[in-house]
Amino acid sequence: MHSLKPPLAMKRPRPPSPPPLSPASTKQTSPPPRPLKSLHPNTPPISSKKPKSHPKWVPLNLSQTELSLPLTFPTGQTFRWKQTGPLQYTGTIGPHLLSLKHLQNGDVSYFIHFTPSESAAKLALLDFLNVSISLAKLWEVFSENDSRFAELAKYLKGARVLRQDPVECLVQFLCSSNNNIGRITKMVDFISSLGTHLGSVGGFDFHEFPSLERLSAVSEEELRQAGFGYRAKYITGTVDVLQSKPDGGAQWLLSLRKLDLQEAIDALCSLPGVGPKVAACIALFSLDQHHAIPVDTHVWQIATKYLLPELAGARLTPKLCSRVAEAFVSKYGEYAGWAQTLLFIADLPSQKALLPSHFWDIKEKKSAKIEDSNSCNIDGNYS
DNA sequence: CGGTAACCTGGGAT
DNA sequence: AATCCCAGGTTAC
Repeated sequence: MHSLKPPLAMKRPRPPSPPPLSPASTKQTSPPPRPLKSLHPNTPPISSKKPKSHPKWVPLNLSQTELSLPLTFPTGQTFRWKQTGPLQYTGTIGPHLLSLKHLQNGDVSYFIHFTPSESAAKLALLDFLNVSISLAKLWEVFSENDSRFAELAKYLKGARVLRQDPVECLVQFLCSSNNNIGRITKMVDFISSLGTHLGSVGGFDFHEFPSLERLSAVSEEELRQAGFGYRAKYITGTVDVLQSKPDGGAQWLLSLRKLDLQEAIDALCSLPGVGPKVAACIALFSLDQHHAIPVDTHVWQIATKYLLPELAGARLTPKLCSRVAEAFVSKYGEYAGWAQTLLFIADLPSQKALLPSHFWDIKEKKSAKIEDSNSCNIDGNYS
């Protein structure tokens, strides 16, 4: 159960750089069940030293105030980038494999591990990072309208919204429903392994995200065996719908960038497994819908605490879901999604260390364990 | 149309 | 050790 080769026959062109493990040897007669567990490669820390040309770290004109890698990459927008160093993250953008890291002064540099075109890689990177949008300017406005935001912003500078590929973003968030980060990551890794191998960095293998055509060759059963649970049919169902679009699913998704938010959300919700929350994630993280608000359990907590206290204790229904989104937009404006991103991050346990203790959200699991009966309030907090 | 109960799975709490 | 609960929801009654 420790074989790691991609589970399905590789019909795609051979990888541009030799994969670290040679799948050729393993005789494949039957499709062996491949549980998600232990997808972690046991590859050595570094491999493949083939110098493509003269790769080197190249500075981006981006300060930490505009882009903090630790606050942007491992905080739930994407599950495809891996930490490969102290302040370094590695991932793919289209057919490009690259790393980003902070320099001593906080500025960001990038390193191209593999690309068909250096200039295209640079352009793709700038696009992916949404560099045309000034985070500092946005946050200035948010801070004027919200003193709590202003406080949090001091400690969490550079939490930026990425501009991801819609197909990639969609599939990732299809995996996210009612799920936890660890398992989502494993599922995304599984899907990713179906794409063309682009290289290996820091012990991680990186693949171009598989095309819809490639994905359409995967059956629901295979995904279930891989541990996707009921989300297996979401993937196959959505891929099928996308494949049926006249101009192709990828193009159809891209066309949603030109629509109004509600139209884009409605279109996305027509896909199986895509509800309001997942649709908002896709809209915000890949479709230029900067005021989309993914209302998940975290955001619901935040909203009922600081934005709509009158709703505290209520259950999260689609109706209230849109009510929360409206509240965010009316408070933060057309880039409300970018504000929500910071508030969401501030609520993550993993970022607690960056904040003064008075920001720590005293989360008392509803366990509460009231010694006796009587006072049994729903949400555990009493004000 | 608004409210509820299943839905896969694995890790942590009870 | 056996259950219960929950995790960045969606779908079907």
